[in-house]
This record gives sequence, C-alpha cells and structure tokens, in this order.
Amino acid sequence: MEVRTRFAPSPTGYMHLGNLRTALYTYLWARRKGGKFILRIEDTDQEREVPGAIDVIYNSLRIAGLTHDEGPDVGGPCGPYIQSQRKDTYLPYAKQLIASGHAYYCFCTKERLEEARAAAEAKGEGFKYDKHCLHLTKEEIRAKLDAGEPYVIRQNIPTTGKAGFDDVIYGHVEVDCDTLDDNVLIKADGLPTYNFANVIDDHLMGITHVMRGNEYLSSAPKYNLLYEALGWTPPTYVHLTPVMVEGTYRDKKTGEYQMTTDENGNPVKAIVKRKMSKSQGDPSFEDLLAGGYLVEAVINYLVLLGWSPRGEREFYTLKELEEVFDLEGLSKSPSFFDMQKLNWFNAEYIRKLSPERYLELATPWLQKVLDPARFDFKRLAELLQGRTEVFSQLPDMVRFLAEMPEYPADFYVNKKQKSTLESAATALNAVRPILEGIGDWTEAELHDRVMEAIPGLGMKNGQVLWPMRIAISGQMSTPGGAFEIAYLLGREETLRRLNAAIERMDLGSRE
RNA sequence: GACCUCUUGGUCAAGCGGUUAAGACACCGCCCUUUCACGGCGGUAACACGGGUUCGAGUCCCGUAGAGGUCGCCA
Repeated sequence: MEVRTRFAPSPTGYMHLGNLRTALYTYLWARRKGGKFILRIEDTDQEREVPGAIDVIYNSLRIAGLTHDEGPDVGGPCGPYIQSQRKDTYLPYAKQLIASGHAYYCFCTKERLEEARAAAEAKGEGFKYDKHCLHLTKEEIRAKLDAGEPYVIRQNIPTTGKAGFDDVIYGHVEVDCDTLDDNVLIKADGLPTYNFANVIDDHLMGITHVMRGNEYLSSAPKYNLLYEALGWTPPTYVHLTPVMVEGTYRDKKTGEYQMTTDENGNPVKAIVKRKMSKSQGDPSFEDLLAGGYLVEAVINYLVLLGWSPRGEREFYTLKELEEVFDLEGLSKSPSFFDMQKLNWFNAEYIRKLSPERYLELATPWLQKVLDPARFDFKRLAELLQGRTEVFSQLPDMVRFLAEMPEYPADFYVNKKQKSTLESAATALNAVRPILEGIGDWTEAELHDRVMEAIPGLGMKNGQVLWPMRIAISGQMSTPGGAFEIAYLLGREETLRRLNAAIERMDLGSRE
C-alpha cells in the first residue's frame, strides 16, 4: 500500500522548530517509502485564525525544501485540503455515530460546564463531563432541536472496558475507558473539533501514517474508538517527542513570568524545562534564517534532534535523508534544543560554501558596518569564511576596520609572544619606516618587507607582529593577522593608526 | 490531583542479555601558528535509585524517585 503522510498545522502564527521537525520527519517518511506527502490546514478554530499564517506555512515548507504532493495550493484527489472548506463533510459522520450510539447531542450551556469544572477543580479533581445530555429522550432532543437551541455533539465513551492503540514508538498503549472524557466532536458553530476532524480527514485522505506531536498520545485511544465505531482501520501512529528548551516561562493567560529567587533572595525569572515554543520567545525557523543560519544546517541539526541514523555519520543533505530516514531511529524521550550544536553545524556548512556564495551571503552583513567602496570585501570574505559561525556575528567581527576601537595598553603584553610594553614600543618604531617605505601595498609586499627586517632587529616574529596587529586593530583577536589587516585597512589608515599608537604610548618621535 | 509516557556524560545520542559502555557538541590540555579560528592529537565526564529474573542486565520484569504530556465548543 502506498504510504501517505500528512503535515497538518493550524495557521496560528509562525513555524516553530518543533513543528518544522514534525514536518521534516513526516515528509522524509513519505519520500523514503516513495509515497505522498500531504499538507492539510487545520483551521477549525476561527477565533485563533491569524491572517497570513497560511503563507508562512507555505513559505517555510518551500524554503526548507519540503515539497508537498497534495495541498490547498497544489490540489489533489482528496481536496479541499483546508478544513474550514470541508465543513459539510463532518456532520453526516457525526450523525451516523449518533445513530449507532457512539455520539449524542449535548445542549449544556458553557456556563453549566464552567461551573462544573470550577467545582471539580475546587475539590482537586479533574473535570469529566457527566453525560447529562446522554439521557435526554428522543422527544426532548427533537423539541430542543426544533426550538433552535444551540448544541454540540459529543463522543459517547463507554463507561467500562479499555481503549488503546498501537504506536510505532511507544508500542501498545491502553487506558481504562472511565478515565476518558466525552469530547466534543462538533462545536456549536457547526465546525468539527480537532478530535473529530483529524479522524475523518485522515481516513478520507487515505493517510497511512499519522505522525504528530505526542501531546496527542493521551487522546489517541479516543480516536481509535471513533475509527472502530465508524468501521474504519486506524492508521499507523507515530507520536513524536517534543523539542525541549530551558528558558523562562510565561503563563499563557496572565502573561506573568514564572519567578523564583536568586541566591540573594531577589526575584528573578525562573529557568524551567519546557516545550520549545514561539509564544514563549524561542526562535522560529524564520528567526533562525534571518539571524544568519543556513537552511541546510538547521535541517541537518533538527533531523538529528530526536532521530538517529545509528552510525557515526552526521552530515546529511535533505536528498540523502530521503534515502535513509526510518522510523526505528526515532527517539522515545524528549530532546533539548542545543544552540551550540546548531552553531557548530552552521559553521561547518558555512565552511563548505563556495567562496563566491559565501561572499554573496556575507555582503549584506558586512555592509551594515563597512563601506564596500573602501574595503576589499572579497579578501575579507576569504579571511572570514573559516571563522564564521553565524552570519549575524559578522558586523561585530569587522567593525574595528571602520573605526579604531578604544583598547587598553596591556593588550601589547603577551607572554606567549614574548611581547612587553617595551618590546612593543621598539617593534612599532621599527615597523613604521618599513611600512612607510612600501610602495606596492599588497599582503605579499607587507609580509616580505617586514619579515626580512625582523632578524635584524634581534626580535622574534611574535614580538613584532603581535604589537603591530594590536596597534592597527585595537583587538586581541582579529579575522586575519597583521599583514591581512594592514592590507585591508590600506596604506593611509594603517600608518595613521600606527602613528596614533606610537604617540599614545609616548614612544618618542620619528628621529 | 487523575491518567499516559519517558529516564545512558552538561547536551544530542549508539547500544536491542556477555562491549575496555561508541561517536558528536561543549569543556580542558598539547601541537600547528603573526592573533583568533580551522586542522591534528589527547583528556575529564554517563547507564536515576531499589528489588527481582538470569551463569551473566544499560539491555527483561516490578517498585520508588525525577521529568514530560493530557485532563477546552485549542489544535
């Protein structure tokens, strides 16, 4: 049987990384099995509708390279692929369930339910619907319906027995039916809830593998009850673990941060373990890309966060993943998002870029602080490529070229280079006339003229080159050594900085 | 609170009854070197705990603890 998988996001905002990973796994499984990857939009909650959110989904999937075979924008045999446009397909199934006793009309007001919920909470118990409306007579139901009373349709869960399902990752999971609640299937506005729509649509769309976050683990038994009642075969379930992060936590309703106290008793935001979430301020896919991460690096990092190819290899392109991805490598326990490892992957991918491509990607970042007419971006890019972890770090790395930073004199002191304030003074004074004498301001010339003079000074390379670089950059570390920096700065600026350094150190005049 | 699930180094993870318990990130050290980085070499660091089963348990079973999830007319 052809494998058909689906990614079914609700259009409520951004593509967060957990979502992207789910889409990735779902896509990869379909490709691996030569099946179909379907995009379905779950927009049955009209209050949460965010304008433009569907475009964010299309965009993210396109950028990530996860192309879908069927979906709202590309069509397919099982359309429409937007649930709000399928409104009329759900009610008949709900009525079928009512007829068979697996569902029932419920006329309870939200007020009644809220009271009951509050009462249950006050007693420290979980709320469960009391099947109040299940006991309405046919006539009573008829009358309420005729009177136009608002209603919902609830799933009628058996009060005894067990319900369960099989999951590829978790195996067989089984619960007592009496712990399950009679969920709403059709809302008062006539639209289905996720609980109902996912079952109907997955079946109608021929989905063979349902891959989704494991927040659905506890409701999966109810879905299987539905499949059973409808006489359908359930799909293969694959419940994916969440992507976790350690960060601050803000209450969804109140917007208050969870607080704790530091060692001095002052209130500070608590750092908790929680699911990664855009609404908590964690980076989304878009954020990462805008911040200078490469798509390939993000994908490669993400696929390994919760899945293992069970080997030592860890670099994979999307194409390669399509060949090797499997369900056996999926992890059972949640994994923590590690920015450091992502950074490492990103740095690795940046190093693999062609110099041309690197220059192209780096230029907008360099332009934030450097005038392209004044600096040799091409050479700068060559120097920077092996040192870039994330493009967004570039401005800070090169700002010193545009403007000489303040720096303390003890930068000149370096034990390993055998550089002291005194030796630095000597070196700078010796270097100045050499640089002034250079006609052809190239790295090669700079290198040769300075290097050939060093032995005559009775100094070590580091004793001359270390202070020279400090004097013209004002930084302990720079992208490139003294000659590269001098070349980039140009003759005039290099000498200006060198002179300023000598003066500042009060090292005497030229003669 | 109830129910479900999970538990190998700081993090990602391999392992599927017999291993000196892989590998990667991070960290530390050494080498290379005109800085930093890259690269090379090396190092610190783990089977949550307690019972079983077994000749033998990280691997199987049961408890305990910790963590996560769910308990909406949200998905």
